[in-house]
Amino acid sequence: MSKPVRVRFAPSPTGPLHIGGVRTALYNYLFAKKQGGTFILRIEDTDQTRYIKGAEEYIQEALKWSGIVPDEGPEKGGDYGPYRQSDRKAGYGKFVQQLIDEDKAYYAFDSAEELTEMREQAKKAKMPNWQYNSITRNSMKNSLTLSKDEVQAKLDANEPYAVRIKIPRNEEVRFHDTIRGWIVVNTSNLDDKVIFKSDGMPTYHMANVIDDYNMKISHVIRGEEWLPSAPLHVLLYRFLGWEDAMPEFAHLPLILKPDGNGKLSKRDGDRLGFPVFPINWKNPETGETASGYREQGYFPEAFTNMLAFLGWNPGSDQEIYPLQDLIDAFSLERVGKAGAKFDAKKTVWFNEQYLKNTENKKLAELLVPVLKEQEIEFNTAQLPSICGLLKERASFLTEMVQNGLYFFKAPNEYDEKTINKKWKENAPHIVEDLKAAFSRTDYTAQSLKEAFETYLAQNELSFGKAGPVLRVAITGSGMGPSLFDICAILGQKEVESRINKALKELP
RNA sequence: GGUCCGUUCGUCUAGGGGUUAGGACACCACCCUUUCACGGUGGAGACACGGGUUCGAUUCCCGUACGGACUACCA
Repeated sequence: MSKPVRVRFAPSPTGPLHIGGVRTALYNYLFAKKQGGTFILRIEDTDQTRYIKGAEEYIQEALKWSGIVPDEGPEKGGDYGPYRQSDRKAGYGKFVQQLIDEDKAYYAFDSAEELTEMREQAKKAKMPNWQYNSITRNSMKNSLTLSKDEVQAKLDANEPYAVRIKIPRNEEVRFHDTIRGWIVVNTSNLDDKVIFKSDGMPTYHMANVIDDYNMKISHVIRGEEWLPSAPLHVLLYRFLGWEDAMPEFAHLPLILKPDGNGKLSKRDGDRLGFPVFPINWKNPETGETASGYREQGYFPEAFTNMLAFLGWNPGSDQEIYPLQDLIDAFSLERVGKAGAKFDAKKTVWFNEQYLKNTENKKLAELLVPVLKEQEIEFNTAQLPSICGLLKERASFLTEMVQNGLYFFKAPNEYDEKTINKKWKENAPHIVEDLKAAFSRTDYTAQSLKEAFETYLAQNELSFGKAGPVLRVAITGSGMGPSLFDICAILGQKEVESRINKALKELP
């Protein structure tokens, strides 16, 4: 029997989460829920210099909006806390010491300046990739080259130091990746990475391994950018004596920019005409706001549906998968290997699908705050049927309001194109006649339609002669839903008043 | 440069040793409709290249090309 599924999403609070990060969180969440496991949020704030105020709150809110709710995390708590690495600071030292004592890591006293100097020298000597490794460490300032007394003296004098892992010379590191299969790397290509910084905090690599072990993480599902450092992490598990408890790895393909090349980044902001963030992010330094999917009017489930399909698919022809359906269908085996270019148009399409599939009553509820915000007066009872007509021709809730403003107030302008083309000298008569004909009906869509058709027949007019004219008089627009539905909703009084107004304003 | 990962229509992808290589978005045409959408029907559009293995490779193997990630006391 395998161990219980426990996965974590481990962002660093250095800014807003972008959609790639959200997708990683989503896959972790879907996997956990599908397996009946636990989804954990852990904040990786080992780099205090990069800490951005508000970033952690942003992450929590973004996940909440997306419906990706952690079972354990800094907000929720849990049995394996704390869930912020800065709060776990005290726990890392002993493992670092253990590695040093077992000759698997060593003190390094080289300053940042010395290292930079070293790299520049190497570059000049046409060695573009200088590494602190099994060869170069012999000529550096560390506990391998210094005598025991010298090291102790430096330590006693509180000289700053980092701790580096002592990568073995020529060994093969093998590990299995759920998405990519077996991966083999020779340790000669690895460098002696710093695992403990001079500021007293572990680096990501060390903290990540220790925390995953202590939190009993069963699967590490993260972006492909971590693949190159995975062998280091495997080595760390081995050195710490935890290889048996090592999680299974799954490295996700990247989300790529739609234009050109490379992975989508936070810096792409709104540059490409679509948001890269789940919710608005106000940069505390510049005061600028980068837009988010929530504020653009996306349904959270359209957003997660779209995201899930960027790199994964259920193997069926169905594409609309609300969150619970995603959970039911999800498996890591069906995640692809190749990076996926982001497609903003398809994203809009997903939202349209959810808009059309949402019940009119529900849509009406969602529309109320939008209308209130725009100070548009409305009749609550009419809202559901208005939504029913408008949702077929909009991508977003807000767009419904824009397109259907005439449901809420009489037009002040009349579409010029339609006027020029259709509003001929007999137009006022037609409209006047129709007003009268309509007034003899009960103002249901059906009876209005019948009255309209009877009028056409009696006067030998085509639909195209009368329809657009009446439409533009009542709505100001040349297009939209069925005219009879519109008139039925507006009611006799309003329709007549609008016709009167149009007759006054139009030639 | 080095290491690692990848490559099916423009995009997201299904598939897999023998298929008319399937679907979706976008695009085009037609139908429906007073109009705009929705919807429907149809169209154009892909296995990067070269070697193997095989009766047969888009599918398996090896190269090449191209793309990407990583290459910090950042995560």
